[in-house]
Amino acid sequence: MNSVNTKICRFAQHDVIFYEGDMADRVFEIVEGAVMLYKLLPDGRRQVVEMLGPQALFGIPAHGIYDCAAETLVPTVLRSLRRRDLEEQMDLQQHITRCLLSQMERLHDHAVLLGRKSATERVASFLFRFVANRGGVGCTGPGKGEVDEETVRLNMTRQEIADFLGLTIETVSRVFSDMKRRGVICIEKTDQIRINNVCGLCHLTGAH
Amino acid sequence: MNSVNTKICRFAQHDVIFYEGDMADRVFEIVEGAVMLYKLLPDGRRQVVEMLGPQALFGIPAHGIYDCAAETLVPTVLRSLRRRDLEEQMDLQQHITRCLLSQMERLHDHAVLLGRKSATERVASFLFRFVANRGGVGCTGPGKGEVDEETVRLNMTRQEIADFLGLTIETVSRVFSDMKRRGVICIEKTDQIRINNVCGLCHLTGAH
DNA sequence: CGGGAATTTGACAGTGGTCAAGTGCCGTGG
DNA sequence: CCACGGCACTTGACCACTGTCAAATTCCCG
Repeated sequence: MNSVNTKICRFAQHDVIFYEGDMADRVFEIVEGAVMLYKLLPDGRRQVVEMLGPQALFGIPAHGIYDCAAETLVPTVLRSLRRRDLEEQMDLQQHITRCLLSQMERLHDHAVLLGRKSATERVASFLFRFVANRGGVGCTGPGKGEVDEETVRLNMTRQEIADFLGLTIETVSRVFSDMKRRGVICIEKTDQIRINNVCGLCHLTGAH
Repeated sequence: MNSVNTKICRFAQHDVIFYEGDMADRVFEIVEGAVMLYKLLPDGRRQVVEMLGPQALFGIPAHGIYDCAAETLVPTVLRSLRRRDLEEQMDLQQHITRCLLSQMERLHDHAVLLGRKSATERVASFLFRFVANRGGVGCTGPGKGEVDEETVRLNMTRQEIADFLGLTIETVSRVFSDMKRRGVICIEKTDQIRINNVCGLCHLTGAH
């Protein structure tokens, strides 16, 4: 997405980019940073439906109105484009399709998490997302004798994590404490966690 | 999707179209019928992640392998196309994008349902999907004095409903019984339900 | 009408939610 | 440099909702 009429915008942490229901005249690509998309129920319950990183596209609505709110998790740089322009850029269509398809697969996994996983499995799956290299096929485990640890930076409050995982803040906190007690993780700072045993964590996700 | 190399296939009810993990060489469009996409956890838990009707596209994977299994809910007619051909049909790209975007919005709603709604709200939301005309903006209610009822055909077993809503079969059954007791619905046949008060049902969805 | 599967119902248990109190972290200001 | 205040997070006690397991019932179809 690097053509006419693109505009670069910078956002601070926790800035709102748009609200659900806003007229969707612009679409966005993440250049750097992270964004969450969420929906609210009238009584205030919130569900974070997607978390997006660099290269992701968002704000392309099916019907002219944003179906989610978008908010940054960290200071973020976005490239934005008028929606009309996007539609006319035929050469972009295939790129858009590809982005949407990966996001769709993530949404499917997230549905499994929300519909069928326990609190521990949800938190484990969540932490596991941050271990980049292991995302792929076949958690083969570490090379033998290798220390299988990793420190990750969440960049999300407990409330945001809870709203993403379909839990409450207290449950998220309790699961973290449990995992700490069992030696799976160390909480170095509230928002920075060392996974002592990635392979062990993987088994807690329910996917293996 | 009406070009070279398309192939029409007919499937009976509950036929499997493909399994998760199969090589994704063909993509599908629903001509007539209904299809569910689901994923399984290794211990057998299942989550239905999408239910699709006519015109929907599915089986377009981000990475060459189907990320979900696909199974018909009713006898279904599909049009299929080699994946390579689809990619080359530039004139289709915009259509694909549009389909994916609507599906994405549905997935967002489904995430809210799975992450934040109670059993009753889930079942109510589920039934509400079948009331076609009311899907849109502003459940304005029936014209005054009008009988506000509707009979819907589910075409899904209780197990399929449960796996779609992230519940157990027993909970789904109990919620149906509750609603019957409270006069919101009548269960004419296990799979055919009369909604006595659409507006009332709508209030049970949690979205109002 | 009969048989088997799907659904419903009941009793009970457990996970996660709620509400309230306690602790810790971090920035501000003295 | 340290004391203070506020906010985020953690912990505890209790409860409700939904899951589990088992039994009864109904539905569907031959």
